[in-house]
Amino acid sequence: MSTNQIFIVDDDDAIRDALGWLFRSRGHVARLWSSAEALIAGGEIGRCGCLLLDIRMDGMSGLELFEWLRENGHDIPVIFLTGHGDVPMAVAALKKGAFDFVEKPFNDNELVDRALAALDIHHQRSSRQAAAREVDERLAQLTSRELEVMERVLAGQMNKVIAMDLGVTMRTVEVHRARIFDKMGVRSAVELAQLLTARTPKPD
Amino acid sequence: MSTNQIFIVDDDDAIRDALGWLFRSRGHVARLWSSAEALIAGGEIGRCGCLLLDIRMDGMSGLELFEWLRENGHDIPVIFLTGHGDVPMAVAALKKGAFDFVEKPFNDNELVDRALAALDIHHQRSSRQAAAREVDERLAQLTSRELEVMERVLAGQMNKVIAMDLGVTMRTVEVHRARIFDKMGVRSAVELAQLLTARTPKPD
DNA sequence: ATCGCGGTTGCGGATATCCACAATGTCCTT
DNA sequence: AAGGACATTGTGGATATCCGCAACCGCGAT
Repeated sequence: MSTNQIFIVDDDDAIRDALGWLFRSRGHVARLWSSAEALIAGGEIGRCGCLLLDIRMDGMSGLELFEWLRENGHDIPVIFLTGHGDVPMAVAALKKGAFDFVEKPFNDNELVDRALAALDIHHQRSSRQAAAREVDERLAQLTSRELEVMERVLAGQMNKVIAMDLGVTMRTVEVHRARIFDKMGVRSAVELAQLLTARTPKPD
Repeated sequence: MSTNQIFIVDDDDAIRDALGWLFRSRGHVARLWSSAEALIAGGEIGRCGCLLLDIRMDGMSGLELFEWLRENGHDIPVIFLTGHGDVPMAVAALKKGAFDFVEKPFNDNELVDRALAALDIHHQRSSRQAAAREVDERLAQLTSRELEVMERVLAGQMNKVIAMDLGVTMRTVEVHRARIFDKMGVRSAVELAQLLTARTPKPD
């Protein structure tokens, strides 16, 4: 899968090459970028499974790139690399949602392990996101009237009540209901409820 | 609410007192403990809203106490305090689920802010947990047979199918179904689905 | 042995849901 | 004006669900 790719962004040629060699020598696909700007310009972020990101770089910093990614809907796991990091910086990065924070010089095996762990959670996330997108697409196909009906179906209201509520006939509600099930790809109100309740963005 | 209490565990008398004074002077309820063992022995952890925890202590360390808490079902937010922390330690603590990691000496205002943030998320969690517990209690009231039926109801199966599946009459399934709804405090399969789908422990 | 709980079933009726077939009217686009 | 998407309604029948009333059975506890 292309999303197994490990993207590496570091403006230090030596370190970048060392990282590339490290991962490739172990059979992983690594792609190298010498600056945050280059990565963004490349437009291939979507194909990245996890990102090893140097914090201190000329131009856009690693933290700035990280924030840019989050603002643009990429929530791939990011492992920050830093030669001169301190505790507050690490804490801030992790609290903002970074996956990990590693100091240079790093232990090769440990870094690889962490990157693989990042890939793991990336896969978990991406499958859930794919499902969520799928649901959203289906929801988008519903007409406004159908949404009104669906809302009430999910509230557990009977067709009779919904009909009264919307000022239409039961028959009309039945038709909407059938269309909703059809468009949403479910075969019962229970499945619909599960689909939409699970879809809810996780709090915490 | 008693869960607004801030528990402070530090074996350094001076720091502990300073922390207590800091929070109390700002109108918060702070309770002090001089060791991890004392906190556990006190048996009042449940009343704590967030926990400020020194990492380096004689006897049980802060990290050990943290793990003990997690293993014993307390997922209150913990802010680690440390005088000699390093980046890997901070990263490890946060990845294990600590809420924050602060170095001594700390900035008073900042620490208070972070503690209040911790209280915030504690309240969010606790209300969700209360709901989850409530559901679990109701689930526990179901007989094994009712669980079997419920499982199939949630799978969207019709009574007819469930009956065949379990080798019983439709009437029997109807009875179970009614009891399930009654015990779970819902009035339709849709509500049941929402209740149990939402209950699912958050991944990520 | 008597009692309670849980699982089971039957009967019969009131409701509710699902659906095929058919049709009308509105609004908007081509 | 023709075509299409959408909301709406009707008829009528097949299914499915919901429930009160009544009852039987096995098992463990008193």
